[in-house]
Amino acid sequence: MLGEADITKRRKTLDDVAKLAKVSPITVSRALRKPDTVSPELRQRIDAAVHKLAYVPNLAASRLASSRSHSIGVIVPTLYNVIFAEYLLALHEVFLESGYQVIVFNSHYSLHEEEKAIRTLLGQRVEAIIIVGIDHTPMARRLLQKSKVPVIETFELTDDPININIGLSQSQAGYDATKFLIDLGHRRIGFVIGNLDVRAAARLSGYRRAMEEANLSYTNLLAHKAERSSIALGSAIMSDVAENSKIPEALFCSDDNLALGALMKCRQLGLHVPEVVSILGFHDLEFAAYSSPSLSSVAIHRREIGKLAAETAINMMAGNPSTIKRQFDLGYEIIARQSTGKAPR
Amino acid sequence: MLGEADITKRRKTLDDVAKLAKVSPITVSRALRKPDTVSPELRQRIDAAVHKLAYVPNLAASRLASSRSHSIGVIVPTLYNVIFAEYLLALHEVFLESGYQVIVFNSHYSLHEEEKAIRTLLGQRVEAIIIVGIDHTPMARRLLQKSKVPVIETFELTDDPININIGLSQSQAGYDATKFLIDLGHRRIGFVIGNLDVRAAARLSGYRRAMEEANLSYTNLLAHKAERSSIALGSAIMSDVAENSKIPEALFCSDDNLALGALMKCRQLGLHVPEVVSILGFHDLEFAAYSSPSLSSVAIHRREIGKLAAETAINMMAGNPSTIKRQFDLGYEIIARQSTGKAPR
DNA sequence: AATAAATTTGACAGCGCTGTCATTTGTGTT
DNA sequence: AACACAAATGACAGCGCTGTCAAATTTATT
Repeated sequence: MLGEADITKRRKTLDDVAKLAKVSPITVSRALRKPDTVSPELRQRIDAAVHKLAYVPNLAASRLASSRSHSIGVIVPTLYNVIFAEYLLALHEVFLESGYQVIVFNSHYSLHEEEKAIRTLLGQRVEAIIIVGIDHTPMARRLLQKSKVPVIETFELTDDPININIGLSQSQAGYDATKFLIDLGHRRIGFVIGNLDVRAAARLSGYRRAMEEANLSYTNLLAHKAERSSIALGSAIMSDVAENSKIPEALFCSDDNLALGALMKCRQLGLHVPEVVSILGFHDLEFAAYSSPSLSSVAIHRREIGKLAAETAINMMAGNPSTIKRQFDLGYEIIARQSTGKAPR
Repeated sequence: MLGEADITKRRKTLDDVAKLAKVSPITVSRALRKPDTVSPELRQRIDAAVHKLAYVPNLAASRLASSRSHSIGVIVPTLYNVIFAEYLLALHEVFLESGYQVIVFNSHYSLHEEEKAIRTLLGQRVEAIIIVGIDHTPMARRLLQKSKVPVIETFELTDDPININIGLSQSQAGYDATKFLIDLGHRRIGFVIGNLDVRAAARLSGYRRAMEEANLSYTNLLAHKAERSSIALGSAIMSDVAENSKIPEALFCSDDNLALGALMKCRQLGLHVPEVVSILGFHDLEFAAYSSPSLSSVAIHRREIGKLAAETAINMMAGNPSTIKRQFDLGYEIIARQSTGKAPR
């Protein structure tokens, strides 16, 4: 429908620039991508034309022709959790510096949505995929394996990574955190958990193992409410706990938001922390050090995970993108602050 | 270099699927995009072939051929600030439901990076651009205007929007917040600010206006440290304030992180809040209601901004994408909690 | 001055898909 | 049985760019 006449309406193309600058299209292409292979004179003419037309290259065409997308796919379960925002930031920093564009998807903790995101990313021909977690649908796993792009699974550890695996053992962290409370002399240790995040579930399994090993029962000590974890939710769960059961001596909360909520509710109820109840969080968010009492927590190295993931991806893309399998365990750290204390004896 | 022989190595294409399913490529294309225009029998054969080959369409080719990208560009200054994470979440929800893919860039508060992001997004032929702020480089503005895609500027208000403008008057909010403290009887009201965010600067200008109108001097009452705003920074700034000057009666902090840090430092220093110092934050982050004392703050409707921006964009893409200019003022709300109180008289 | 070598520019084809239109097949009507 | 009409399928060209190689130009070498 469009004739030559409506150049004014059409999106500008390389050819338009070439005509205006009186050079061939391919020269324009080169001037834009490898400026020093074009003589200064032409380059200047081309720059002027580009500027005059406000020309922006069509990336779809460029990608199709070069079969290089210069982009990286990242999938996180949510953007709401600061943990992932910080991790993303670290990824972004490394990739942007290296000239890669980052495409972020969030799966809302759904494997089905994750698979959809993987399809879209592979369809974009991203040059690497960095994904939170080690659980995927069988099809998603197959797609990733077939894709031949480096795949980096983060935040958890697995014996059978698709490619590269960078993270920590969530279950071991849960175990050690519980052990930390047991070693303080506590016996009735509760576990507080919000919605069904697989990593929180792994921490719960570690908690169970530690309790069993110490011959402690945890029946009636699991406080769960299937909502997005938040300060408000922690507060609400603590209300229920205080109402319905004998107050536990210690609470291990599956993340810091829940922990802070529980902490505040305890204050409100006159349950002194840590004298009456010890509270331990997870993730070591910034506010943990600043609440009062300050919140003990388990620090995980999300920025380091992001940075290492990005660097590893870049290495693999540059060097040998073979099917290396490798695991990096970045560990965790229990930070004891004021909210946890020895059991009264 | 690749002959027909290495179909096993090449990325699978529509043609591969077509051959395997013994249909024409175009039928495969249709089966994938408009399944109900293809007979059940063929559809099934095609689905089987797609599955067997783990075929993923090349989006670059699709976009080039159809000149539709089904994607939306979003630019935020940072992912670190929860405000923008929540806003993004709201955008994502609306767009994904409508079948659009969201491409997020962060500008790190740099107009230059913003221009670069705009170029890349336009190069991707996104069908709308949603961008935080109203300040852009002249070239960025020109690119956006020439692009013919709906542009939505958010979080601030301007008399001269490129297209659509959804937000609140940051300066008026700063003015009203300051007025709120003045009306409580405070005279020495300090302003605490971190790095050079334009929106925080606008709030500062509102503060200045309110102070001047009330004939209050604010010399030596500006506490500033050019670092990323955080709880730790608020705490550090409060330390300086307490050390170097007569303690103000009230502090208006340019965001809640600074406010919480200041609040905690006051506790530590034995400066009772609000009896000695009133503290007012901005943004009303979740923890504000849960700190102790709870933090007074100015709530802004970031989720609503995101939702409305997405819906408006979708409307414009569907209907008349003409150069409508329109502004939506979503306002703000001062939430008085425990951290602000009347001046002793 | 004649040749080789390096630099700069251009012609051509094709990346993998989809819009458009033509053709084939199936259904209903008289 | 003959026709019109709708539904399903296919052929063709082209989206806008870049890889590859060839041609034209400049510079260095003998």
